[in-house]
This record gives sequence, structure tokens and C-alpha cells, in this order.
Amino acid sequence: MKDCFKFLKNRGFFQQSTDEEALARKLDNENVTFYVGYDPTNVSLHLGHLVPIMASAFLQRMGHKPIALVGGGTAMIGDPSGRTSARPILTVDEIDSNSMLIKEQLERFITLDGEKGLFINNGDWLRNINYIEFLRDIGKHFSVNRMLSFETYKEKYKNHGLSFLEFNYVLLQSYDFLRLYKEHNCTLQVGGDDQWANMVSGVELIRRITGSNSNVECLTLPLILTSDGKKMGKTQNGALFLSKEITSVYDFYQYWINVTDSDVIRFLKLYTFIDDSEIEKLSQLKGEELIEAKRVLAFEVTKIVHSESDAIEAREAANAAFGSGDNIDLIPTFSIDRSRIEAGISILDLFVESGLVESKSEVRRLIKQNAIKINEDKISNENLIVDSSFITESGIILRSGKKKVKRIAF
RNA sequence: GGGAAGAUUGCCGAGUGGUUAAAGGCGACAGACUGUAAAUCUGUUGACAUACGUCUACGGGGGUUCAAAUCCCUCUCUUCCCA
Repeated sequence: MKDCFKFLKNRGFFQQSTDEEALARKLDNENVTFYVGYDPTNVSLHLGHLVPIMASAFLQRMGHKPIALVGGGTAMIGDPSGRTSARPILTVDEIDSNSMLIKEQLERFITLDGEKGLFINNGDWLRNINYIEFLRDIGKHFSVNRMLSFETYKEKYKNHGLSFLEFNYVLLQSYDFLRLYKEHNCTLQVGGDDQWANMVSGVELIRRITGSNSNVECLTLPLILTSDGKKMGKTQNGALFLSKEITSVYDFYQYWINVTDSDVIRFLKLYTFIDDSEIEKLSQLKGEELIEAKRVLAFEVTKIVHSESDAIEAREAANAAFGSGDNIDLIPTFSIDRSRIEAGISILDLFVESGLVESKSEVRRLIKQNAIKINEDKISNENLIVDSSFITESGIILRSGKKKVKRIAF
């Protein structure tokens, strides 16, 4: 616990906070109960959630107690932070089902056994709130003028229009913090930097209601951009999800292998539990040696998010797909009826069915661009019929471009 | 309650009767170069079709016209101004 704050800051888990000295003192000397909020607006968490999750995991390892607060109540409104359009409003059933899925995912990182960590749904109190009481007890502490000065609201207000529904988000999030403070002695909120205004409002609300010695703080984490300025976790298929049903382990692993050189060390610090000293060693690598650091990064992150055996498999598959390895069986596969190959199938249909390419037109285009390969042979004939003569002992290997590969298994 | 402007292909954004699958930018994809990196250069970027070409698309619905993203009516939504 000693030097806890310094450690966090050094690993990159610090953007801004309320009283920094007080926060450092608190984290270094007390067992702090803190909370991070998650929106159950999707069936899976994605890469953007990983920084707060890792922060929670590190804090828990250092003796602090995390509360994972799922926004089963707030999700029914939609948070305007950093968005130009409000989130879609989901049904209660969808929200509840998402919440349970999120809990399962979080438990890979943090213990939520009710003792060392808690999982709480703000729907428990928000859904039954009494409007008049809420206005009287909570609403009176908020100034519209002040709220309109918040960056997230200001932007929306000026350029897109801000609905009353969304405008209330800050009150509800502040109220969450108040509840957690009162019921669980939660004195720290951690979240992405886009949540700053909401979090500070919570701190202020608690101080107004309980007095200035309440000792509550908040801490924001940086929103991670890649060093070429792009948002993290964008792949050709959209966002990178933590669920292997949505983003395959193979794709997940590959994402980290393909990270930009200048991001590797930063990401090792943020997204793995590897010791500082070990990271220091890896940071000595230069040029093409960096692939080693990327392998460590990809392996470790995959191990944490999925499992060690998944990580090993993904690594083997990568070796098979990109040269050295011989474990071709591990390349992502898809199956197709053998009889259809024997009857002969158009290369256009085959690539579309494999999921490597979106449409036949695109396959045609890729063939013209020399990007399509079968069993490592470049294909230039878009009328090619693939039949049993293409079947090898390891099936048929399809490639689209340098990085996308699938194996047909029978 | 009254008035005005707007909704275009993944995003931004041009286009105001035919030459428009729709400029330009971004993003994305491919090739070259490399290290499964970045940068750079080149090309591609609605679908179907070997091809001629066909179909779908400019918020929804209806209409005018030989011909509509472009004109008219109507509905929905958004923004702005007045009260």
C-alpha cells in the first residue's frame, strides 16, 4: 500500500484528481473503498473499459476494495458525455441481462465476492426513486448555470441540443456516489476522464450533504489514444470487445501484436501486471526487436482477458499464419460441406462464406489487387472454381491481404 | 403557440431537373517498401453480373415530369429565432 499512488501514476493510471495530496495520503495509508461505474448498454465490455478495470485490479491487489457499479438505472437515460448523439434507450430486460454478462467479465480481473469487492446495480435505488423527494433532497444542491459550464454539456447544448433526460445524468451519478458513500463508506470514484464533471459533482454533493470533512475524492484515468492519434481498439470489424464470442481470441491477440512501436511500453504498463523492472528491460529493445515486446504484450493481455491456454493457442496460431510455426490447425477455421468443394465452388462465394470478405464485388477487387491467395498461391482469375484438387492435408488455406487468413477444415 | 433552416453513400460535406453510384476530405482496404510496426508512394472503396449491363441508394410516404438527391404535397425528426 505504501507508494500506491506513485505506482499508479507511474503506470499511467492518472489524468486528474481532486486534491492530489489528500488522495495520495489516502491510498498510501488507508484501505480505501472505491467505485468504478460501468454502463450495461452492450452485451460485452470493450477495450475502452480495460484501463479502469486494470486500475481496479491493481488497487485491489494493493489492498483496496473495489465496487463495480453497473448502471442499471442510469442506462435507462443515456449519458451525453463525449457523445454527439445520445445512447439508445434499452429495455429493462436487455439492461439486466447485460449487467450479468458484465459481472462475469469483471470477475476475470477483480474479486467481487461481497467481501473483497462488491458488485452493485444502481437500478436498486434509481428505479424506485421518488421524484419529489429527489428534487427536494438532491436537486436543490445543483446549479443549472454551473452544469451548463461543464464541457460535456456545453458542447451538446450548443451544437446538438440537450434533452432534459440527459441533463439529469449528472444528478443521478452524483447520487450514486452519495449512496455508496453512505452505505459502503466508498470514498473514491475512479473513471475515465470524460467522466470528470460527473465525478466532481458527486464529490461536491457529498461534501454539501455530509460536511467538508467527508474525505471523498475522485480520480480520472486517461482516455487512451494510440500514438498516431486514433482511438484505441478500432479494428476492421469495429471495436475490440472483451468477449470472445464477439472478438475472437485470435483477433484480440493480433490487435496487440500490431500495436504501434511507440505504444508498446505504455501499454505493457497499463494493460498487464508485468513488473516495472521487467518492463524496463523490454523498453531497451529497439527497431525490429520490438516484436518481442509486442509478443509479451499480446500474450499477457490475452492471458488476462481470456486465459493462458487461449493465449498460447493464439500465439501458436499467429506463428502458423505468419511463417515460422507449423501448427496450422490453429489458424482460425470455418467449415463447409466437403461435398460442396468436390462439386466445385466459385472462389467469390468461397471467400464471402469464409467471412474474410464482405461481398463478391470486393473479392473481385481484391483479386485485381493481388491480395487473394489460396494455399499460398496468388489467384488472378476471378472465375476460378475451387474443387477437391485444392484440398491438402491441412484443408484449404484462404488469405485476403497479408493479415487475414482462414483455414477450411472438414 | 408563431416563424425559419435542415435531414445526402461508414463519418464530415459538395451537389438544387438529365453529363450523378453522386465532388472533396476523413476513415477503411489492397499493393510496393518493411519488422504481422510507423511514415511514404500508388491504387481501390454500393450490390449483382465473365461482360454488355442491371438493380438499390440521397429521412418516411405520395405526386409532377420523357427524366428527380434536385420541383410539389404530406409525415417524422433535428436545429435556430420570436412569444
